[in-house]
Amino acid sequence: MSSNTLKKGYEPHDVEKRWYDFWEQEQLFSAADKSPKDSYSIVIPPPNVTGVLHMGHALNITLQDILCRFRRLKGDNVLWMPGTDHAGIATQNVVEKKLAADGLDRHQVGREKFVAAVWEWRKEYGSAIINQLKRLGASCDWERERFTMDEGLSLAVRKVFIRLYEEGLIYRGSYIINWCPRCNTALADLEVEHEDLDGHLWHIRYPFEDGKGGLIVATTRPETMLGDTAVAVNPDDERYADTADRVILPLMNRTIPVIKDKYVDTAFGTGALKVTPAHDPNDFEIGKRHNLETVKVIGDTGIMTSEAGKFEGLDRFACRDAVVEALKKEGLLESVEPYSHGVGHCYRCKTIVEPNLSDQWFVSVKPLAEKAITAVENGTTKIIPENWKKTYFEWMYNIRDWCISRQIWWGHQIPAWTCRCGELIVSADDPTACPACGSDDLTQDTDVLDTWFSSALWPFSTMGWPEQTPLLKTFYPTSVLVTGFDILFFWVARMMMMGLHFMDDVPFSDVYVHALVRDENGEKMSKSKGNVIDPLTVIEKYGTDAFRLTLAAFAAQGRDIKMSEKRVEGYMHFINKIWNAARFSLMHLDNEAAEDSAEINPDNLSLPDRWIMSRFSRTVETASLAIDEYRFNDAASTLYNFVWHEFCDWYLEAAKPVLYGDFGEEKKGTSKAVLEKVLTGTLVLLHPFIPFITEEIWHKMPGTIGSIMKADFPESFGNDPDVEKRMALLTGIITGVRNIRGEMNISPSFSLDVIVQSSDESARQTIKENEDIIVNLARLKSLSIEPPGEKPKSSATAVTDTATIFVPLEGIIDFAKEVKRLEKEIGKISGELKGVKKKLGNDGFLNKAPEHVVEKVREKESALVKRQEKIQANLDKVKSML
RNA sequence: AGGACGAUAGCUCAAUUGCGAUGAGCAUCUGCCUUACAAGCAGAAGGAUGCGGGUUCGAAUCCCGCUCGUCCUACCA
Repeated sequence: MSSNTLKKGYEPHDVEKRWYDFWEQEQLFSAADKSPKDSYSIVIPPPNVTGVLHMGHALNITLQDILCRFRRLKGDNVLWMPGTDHAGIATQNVVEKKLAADGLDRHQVGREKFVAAVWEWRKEYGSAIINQLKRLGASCDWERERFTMDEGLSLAVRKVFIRLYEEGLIYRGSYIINWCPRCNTALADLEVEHEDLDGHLWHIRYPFEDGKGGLIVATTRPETMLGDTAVAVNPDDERYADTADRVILPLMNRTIPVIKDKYVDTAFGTGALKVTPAHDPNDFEIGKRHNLETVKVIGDTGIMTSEAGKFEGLDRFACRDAVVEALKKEGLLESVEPYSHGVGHCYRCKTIVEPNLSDQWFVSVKPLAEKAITAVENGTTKIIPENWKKTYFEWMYNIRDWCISRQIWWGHQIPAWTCRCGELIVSADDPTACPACGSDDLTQDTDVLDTWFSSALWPFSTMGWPEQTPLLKTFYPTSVLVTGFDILFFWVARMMMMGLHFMDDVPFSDVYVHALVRDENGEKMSKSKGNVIDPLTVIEKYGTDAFRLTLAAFAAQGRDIKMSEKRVEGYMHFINKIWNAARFSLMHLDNEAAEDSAEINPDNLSLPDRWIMSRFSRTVETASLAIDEYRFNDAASTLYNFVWHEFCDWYLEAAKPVLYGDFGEEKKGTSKAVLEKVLTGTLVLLHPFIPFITEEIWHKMPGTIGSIMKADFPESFGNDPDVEKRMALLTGIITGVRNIRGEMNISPSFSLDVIVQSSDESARQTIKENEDIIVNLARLKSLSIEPPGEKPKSSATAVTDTATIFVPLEGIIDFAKEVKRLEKEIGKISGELKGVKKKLGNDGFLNKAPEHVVEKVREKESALVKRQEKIQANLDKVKSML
């Protein structure tokens, strides 16, 4: 590694592994508990232990890593807190499947052994996702890694539960909840995904008590009728003003009341609604208002209960068919129509959920939500981009109580016990005796808490709460939360509520909401669609740096990302370009030179030197600001353009005459110093985006010590508009010649004689001073610089604002072609001129537009006119030679 | 049903706060293995910024309507 020569092409794989290990060994990701530096902190959105890396993680992790590495380079004490989520239902499902392969189910195994099996599973496979995050280069403080079921975090969960219970914000009750018959557990409203399905709307006649006539109700779920305990009509519905008090519930042969409730929509169907309080949330509410019985006909596994009479034991969907058949037979099925409606599915296993009456624990979130709303309203927490604010408020204002109990085994068991006397005990420590009757016959609630309950505490539970740790003092509230919008409600909103309630402060100052990564066609990636692009495959193929840079470049605010490998390939080329630029530079930067030229002597600076320093300075400012404002794509494209189109295309090429030529050691030394300073600065600037290659090159640079992660953030040399203008004169001339060459099909190996005329003396001076650069880059035999005068004969011309370029072409090209080219050029300019003239001919513009704008347009006009005249003159001349 | 976002070069996308449609990658065409790079270099071509109005001296950008997509939220049986 002492040699500073580079291989011909960049080979990412061994480099990535090598430097990642190095960073970990050197503990470069470690945060200090206390430090005089500014604190910067991010908590990772904990991936599920069952997770495998997908595009969403890749984007999420990359953006966080960019921020963390950037802040470290800026000199902050950075904590990036990593960890994983126990993912209750998801993990339980995985382990259950594994048992099923051995022909076992969890009930045969028993709770204790099952939970032990899950822990075993986690020990074996739970670090897979972490290792994948490392492949991405994630600079988390791994020594602090947490798990939502760690002892400390579990204690935090208990503390929170108990306090909320004592404050009356957690309650237990019998309500309609969403039930997944496959997972066998309650789900929160959020955990239900609605999908429109084509179904039917069945119209069923409920006869009056005399067996005749009746009320016709409509339903999409006929099997629920078995549990009907009323038929409701709207009290204002005149059709039913004098209707009978009771009707017969078909198939069950019991009479049920006809009730009046404002909820019923008179416009829907017949205006009569069957009421099933045990299986529909609205019916449940109606039932409460009218003291109706609840009859639960669908059991927890989706099998009809004994309450379903002769339908007992049927699966809910088989029962639906059977009920329809039976109704048909009895002549009570009035009509059927196709009907598309939203049906809820379990977000974990996609099974159709069943609204079911059940005893569950709830958090009363309204009071918590208020503070969370205020904090965003007054900007204590900023949501970026802003449009998500509206979504956040919308949700928060309409928030409903959160069902937090799950009937599974993997998770935080609810710290509540019931005594045989019926007393409910909620306690941090396992109680030994009932405070009411003294009995020790206590049973703990078998339910566990929703996974998101522990995730909600993540920003402070990971830092040691309820202890008042130094870590909390240093890093809470965290600086920013980076996440996808799909978990804005699941997670972000709940962290806000819990953070404000328990820490008395918001959990983060900024929330940066990034896009969702979709496939090339804009569709969500999913296993079932088979359109998943595996990030690890992309990394294997193109390297981590190329992949990261692509993700950053794609991360425009408020837009979804359509992932395409083509783009990654483009950025891989860029990575290679950097590599080669460094390879070239290092050929000229030996250690000696580095020592000699530690200081740049301003007197020896060439124009390209001054120019690249000015451009570099602007890049530092623009890119830094973009990162500060989470405009990752702007930062990426700024760096891309600087490195490729300014540093490589112009600076390195322009530096060649100095580096290869004989202009004296002093000049050469200064140029080398500039090259070295700008290149090292650029590496540092690039490092947050592409950490591996920058570290690799860093170590080859003369005079660098240790990791690039410990480098100083580059300082600006200051912008110099005059230098940029003078450089533009040179590039303009070079491009003009190249243009003529291309258009005229003149071989690059053919050296040209070129005459440049300019009336501006300082411009002539600049050109003269940099003659060798022009000669080199435009491949000239000779260059004459003159004041305007005799137009050289038989020449192609190119015109810039300050100079006219003549390329004598006698015997080289076809003049008819040149006429065509010039005519086209004039056409272009006169088009522009037309626009400008129109503007200047408009009184409104002259009167109302700010003066400097008008002035600018006027300058533009005169420049265009000048150019047009010059080209016209040349055109005439060429024409005369035909 | 309500809401959000999108529609710009053949494709994928950029374009601070309104000021010559400014631009990138890929694809296309032309010429080059020119002493870091053919994963490259130098050129070229390509656009009434979805449609219709409005505000403005001036609109891709601000406002209204429409069409087409995508996605969220939602208890109409």
